Amino acid sequence: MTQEIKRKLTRQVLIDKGYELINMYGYHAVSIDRIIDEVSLTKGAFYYHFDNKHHFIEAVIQERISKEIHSNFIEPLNERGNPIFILTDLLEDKLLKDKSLNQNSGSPLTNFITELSHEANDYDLQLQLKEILDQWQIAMMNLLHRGIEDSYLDRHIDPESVAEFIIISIEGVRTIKKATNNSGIFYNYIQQLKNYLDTLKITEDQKETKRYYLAS
Amino acid sequence: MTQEIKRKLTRQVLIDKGYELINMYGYHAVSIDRIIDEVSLTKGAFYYHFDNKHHFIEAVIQERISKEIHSNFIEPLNERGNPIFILTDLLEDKLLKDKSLNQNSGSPLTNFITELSHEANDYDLQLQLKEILDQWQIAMMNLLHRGIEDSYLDRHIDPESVAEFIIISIEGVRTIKKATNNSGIFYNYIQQLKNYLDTLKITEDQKETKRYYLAS
DNA sequence: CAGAAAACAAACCAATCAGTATGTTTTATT
DNA sequence: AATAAAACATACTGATTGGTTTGTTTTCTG
Repeated sequence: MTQEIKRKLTRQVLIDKGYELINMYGYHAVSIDRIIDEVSLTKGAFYYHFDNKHHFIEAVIQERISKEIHSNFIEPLNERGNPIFILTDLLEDKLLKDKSLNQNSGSPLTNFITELSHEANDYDLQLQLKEILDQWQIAMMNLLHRGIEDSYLDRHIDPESVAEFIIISIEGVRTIKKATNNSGIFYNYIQQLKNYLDTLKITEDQKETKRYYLAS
Repeated sequence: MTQEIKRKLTRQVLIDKGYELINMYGYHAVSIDRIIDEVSLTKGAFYYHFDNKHHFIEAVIQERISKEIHSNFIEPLNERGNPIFILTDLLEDKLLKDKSLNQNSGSPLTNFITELSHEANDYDLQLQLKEILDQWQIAMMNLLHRGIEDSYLDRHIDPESVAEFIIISIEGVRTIKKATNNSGIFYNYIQQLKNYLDTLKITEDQKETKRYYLAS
């Protein structure tokens, strides 16, 4: 095997297992010894690829969590169409159908935030996690703005607050699911979120006004 | 000082400091040595009051977290009146005004759930946390039921799902606040939750029907 | 094919961890 | 006041931690 491939492979194996264990049990509960044991590597390999545990968790956040949130929850927001349908479809996909998203481990974002966001120390980790949240919120805001432009949504809504609220609820429901193991909670949640999303819909007279402007 | 008072005081000092540190940094990140150092006690004192760290965290959950959730978020739900006003008043109180609730440490409930809810081991801790959530949800459901009885809320709503959704959002917003330190997030959140809560309001024709029944 | 660099393995280290064993002080009981 | 029990303090232990040092194998380069 060529050097570069071998290097990248080993690094990825460590990051994948590290993500799996740390997302499940927490950063401080998972030792480096345990990670390398489970993938049959040694300290030599680990510290060849990462300076220390702190840099390792940084890589895990950048190369796994960030990508997971992007591919699952951010990129789908770029679709064109009615934001309400896009959002409900997305959540039904990810929360109800997709079994690859580990349903009982909570949200990796919340998992890492709660354990690693105590300012002062680890301030850079806090920034990384905040950055992911920002990108998520921006993508959500863009979706909402397009929804207003395309006359799906009321132009009086505040996209920033709405985007925040939706993200808040997604992170919340995944956390509560972790605690309760309630199998119906995702379904109930989506029903209630739909009620909320319906409050964002354009009013009939706004539609009329829009038609008037477009016609003139 | 009498024996009993002294004992209870020392025990409380340990639990209070343990709660403070563990809620901030996490269970596995806070050592017993650190806790006793910060309150100027020793291992002898700690292990006289608690069998081990596991029993200690159990006591912290029962005697601090549970009580905090009850007094702040559960008991206020027993008030009579319009559930929508009761809820929004409560959240404005606790999230916007009350500075004693540590605003940037997230929610203790979520903090403990994310670190201690990985089944198998610590199963009893998971049950304790679930129990708190259950009590919260039941109190919320009772509030909603009374709201229906008293013709404040639509009788077609599903109190279980609604209660879940509200709790989900509260835990969610406290977590995101921890990550972002966004000072306006609580305000925006409450505005959006109000929009959601308005979808629960009784319809005008339901009011009419109710009046008719009461009059007959 | 030789030498060098890359990619690890193995053994080790000081610090910290939860927990224990034993001693000392404080309070209650008679 | 004497004794016992309660409420600690002190010193210690074995295991585990993140990290280092040194040695070995694999791969690349000329």
